[in-house]
Parts: sequence; C-alpha cells; structure tokens
Amino acid sequence: MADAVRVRFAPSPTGHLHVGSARTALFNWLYARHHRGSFILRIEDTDRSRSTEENIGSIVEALEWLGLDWDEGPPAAGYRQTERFDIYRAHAARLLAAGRAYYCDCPREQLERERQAAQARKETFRYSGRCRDRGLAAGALRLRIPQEGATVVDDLVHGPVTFEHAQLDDWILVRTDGTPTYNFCVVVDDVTMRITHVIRGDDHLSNTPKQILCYEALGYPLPEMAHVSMILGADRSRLSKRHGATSVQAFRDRGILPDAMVNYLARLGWAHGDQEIFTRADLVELFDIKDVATSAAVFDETKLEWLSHEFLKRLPGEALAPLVRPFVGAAGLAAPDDGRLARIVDTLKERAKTLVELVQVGRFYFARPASWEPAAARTYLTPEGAVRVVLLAERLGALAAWDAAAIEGVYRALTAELGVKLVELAQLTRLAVTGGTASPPIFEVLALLGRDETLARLQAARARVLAEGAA
RNA sequence: GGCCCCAUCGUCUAGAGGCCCAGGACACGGCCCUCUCAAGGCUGAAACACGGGUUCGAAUCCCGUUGGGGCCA
Repeated sequence: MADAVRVRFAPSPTGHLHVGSARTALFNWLYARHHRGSFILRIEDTDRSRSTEENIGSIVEALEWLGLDWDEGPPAAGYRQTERFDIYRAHAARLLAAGRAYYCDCPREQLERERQAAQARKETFRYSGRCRDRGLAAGALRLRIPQEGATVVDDLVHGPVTFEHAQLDDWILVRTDGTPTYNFCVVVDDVTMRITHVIRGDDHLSNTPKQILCYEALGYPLPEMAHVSMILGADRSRLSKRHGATSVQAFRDRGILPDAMVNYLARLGWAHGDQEIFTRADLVELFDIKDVATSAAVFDETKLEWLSHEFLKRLPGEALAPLVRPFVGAAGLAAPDDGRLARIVDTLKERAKTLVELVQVGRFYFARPASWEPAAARTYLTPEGAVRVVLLAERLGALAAWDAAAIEGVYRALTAELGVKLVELAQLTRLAVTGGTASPPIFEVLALLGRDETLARLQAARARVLAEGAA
C-alpha cells in the first residue's frame, strides 16, 4: 500500500465554497474513492487578512452537503497552514543550508524598477540574481534555480507542458518578514502530507514549474499533476458574483438536490459517452482524471436545474419528505407528518426543478388560498359556478370512500348529467381549492386534502361568488 | 507586455484519420397525449473559429492567424 493514492483539496477560506472549487474538490474526491485512496482537506489560511473562521465553517458545511467526505483534515489539528509555520521554516532552513536557497536584500523599489524595465523591453521579468552569491545572512529567501534548460510538467490532463528556465526566476520562498509564500507552503504541505496526485485548477499551471524546481531542490519525488479547467460565466469570463449565484450554498438554499449538483459538476468537462444521469456510485466507478477535458466550461444553471428535476422525479416521496420539510418551514408554512408529506410530495415532484419551487407549486396543500386568480375567477367563479360547487359539495359529502377514484366517479357522473366537459368542473374545482389554474391531478389533490378541507374550500369559493353578487 | 493553456450546435459534450454532408443532452419551436400544469412520446431548427499544409482521405495530425482564459501582479 506504499503507493496508495493520496489527494487533497486545499481551499483558501476567503469566501464561500465557489462552484469551480467544488468541482476541483469533487474530482479529487472521485479520484480518491475510485482508487480507494485518501482524500485530504487542507485549509490554506496563510493570508490571515482575508481568512476567517466563518469561511472555514462555510466551506466545511458545503463539502458535507455535497457528500464529499474527507479522510484527513479539520477538525483534526495540523491541516491548516497557520499551524504549520514550523514545518515551512525547517524546510527553508534545509534549502539554505544546502545552498539551494539564498538571502536577498534587494529593495522593493529596485525590483519594481527592474520589472518595469523588463516590461518596456517586452521581456519576462526575472530577478537579476544580484544576491545569488553574496552569502547574505538575512533578507528574503530565494530559491536558486538552474539558469538553463527547461522544466516540463507532465500533466495528466494536458500532457507535457514545457517551461524554459530563461522565463523563470529565483522566486521568493520566505519573505523578509519571515512569512512563507504561497508556492512554498503548497510544496512543503504536499510533500509532508505525502500527496501522490495534485489535482487543482488550471490557474496553477503556470506556478507548477517553480514548484517542481522546489521539489527537486528539496530532494523529494514529484507527485502526479493534473490541472483542470476553470468554470466561466455566460460571457466566458471567469465565473464571479456578477454572473449570479456562484457559491455552493446558494444552490443548496435554492433547493437544488446535492446529488444533482454533484452530477452537474462532474459533467462539466467530463463525459462518459452519452450518459447524462450519474449516481454517486456511477461516478466513483467511471470517473478518470485522464478523461477530463482541457477547455474551460460555461456554468449553465438551466441544465443544473434540469438535472435537479431529474433527481427529484426519481426520489420516492418518503425520501424526499425530510428534505422538503425545511423548505416548507422557510416559506412560512406548516408541514404535516412525514407520511402525509411524502404523499403530497409525490404529486409535486415532477412539477418542480428545485425544493423551493416544489413548495411554491404545492403551497395550497399547506395553506388555504388567500385569493383566487382574477382572470380564472371571472370565468369560473360565477353564479353558475356557484351552483356547480354546491352540487359537487353535496355529492362529495355523500361519498362513502374518500379516494381519488371515487372522487373522479362523482365528477364523471356530474359531467354527464350537466352535459359539460370534465375540464369545466375540474378547473372550477382547481381554482376554488388551490386558488390557481395549475396543480397536480385534481382528484388526487382532493383526496390528499381530505373531505373536510375540500368542502370548506368549496364553500369559501361559493361564499366569494355570493359576496360578489351582492356587491 | 512576456510566458502558459484552450478552441465541435446558444450551452455541456461524443468524436482519439475513413463508421461524421458530425451523435447525445439542456434550452428553443411544432405535433401527440391530457381535467390544468407538468411529465412522457414523436419531431424541427442549430456547430467542426479562420487560413495554410500533411494525407488517397482531416472535426481528428502540423504551422500560422484570430478569439478566449490563466500566471507574472
């Protein structure tokens, strides 16, 4: 088991979990689960000014919601960079002692001038190397990199990518104030956590040769590298807040099912033939990082919602009821017991793409209509409609068994007697009972509402007609 | 600005030289079903960024252009 797969997800807690990061986390998780390896969570909180406890909690919560469980990481100690400064310091000292790193005291302003001069000459800025052989005892610690040759990143998704050393420079490992830089921390962390496969965003590809040089200076073997593309907004620019929802919890709050979110994220840049719907088990079995696409993908909320709808339809009411309950409460409504809620949800699930929408379209199950849709009311809540309501109420009141089939019988019979189409009575009833013109099959609705509630609502609708007539 | 990455329908993608005058899915249009809305079935419109090569043959390989993204900040 010496070569067991160990992967990590290393977010910076500077905000909520972004969907792009979530996809990176998912790919790591899938890779770990597929290979029966370990998935490690590491918090990259060296940027103390922007890292907060709240954000860590939020990220953890989002990962849990997605069902991406980690084998190592918080709350255990030692998985936050701020707890690991001694480790970075020790590695820096080793590099210094071995002559693979050196101190530099070039003033910031001078470096800035050089940078601008380089840009004016249309060249890549490289540190001049002035302090390379000065044997300084303090300052910023720089990595001594080879002057010539090239480093090639053998990327699992991109293939070999070559970087000329002439384009790289002796980058800073530890700043003058003693704080280690991001690239250095990452290398030390990945090495000490024995990460075998670094799966991360494309935006780090350019940093990779610098990191590889650091691995070599440290004398550590290289992990496999895999850089996955970024997620873009509809205008093909990096997905950001101005594109709308970008955090995982925004979709949770909207009532997207977590399995749908996982399915959608997996399909962004990855495919398995024509298959669109994947269970978690499918993904674990079929996913391979090598099959991930190289190009960036546009985030499409519409397709996400379609997937959520697909998962909603497939879930039995009993499984859905506990998921729906909090959304009923959030809408300011009271939900019945699980058994009844399950049956209600079964009539609603193919009519909603999200849990929020499901509660919206099924609102009448939890509360009497506060009003009746005006246009439909003009058509149905008429004196003639009131007469029909009375007839319906009488017969429904006399029904021996209260179930959808028996209720339908009443409607069929009355339809024949009155010489009207079923749609007339159905819509009349629907409007009276739900307040609107769209709902699950009306006989099922009445069956679920119960006889007393049905009759009460019919009566209320009739009362409205009478009140209108009097006015 | 330099370096790096990327480029098939509006979007996600299948496609690893002939199976492709390009397949699936979302969204969109039409028809059917129907107590409404959905769901479902059938169906329509919709793409290989451009230009050069290589090859008997290219969406697939190579070069360039353009466009987008990233890193250096």
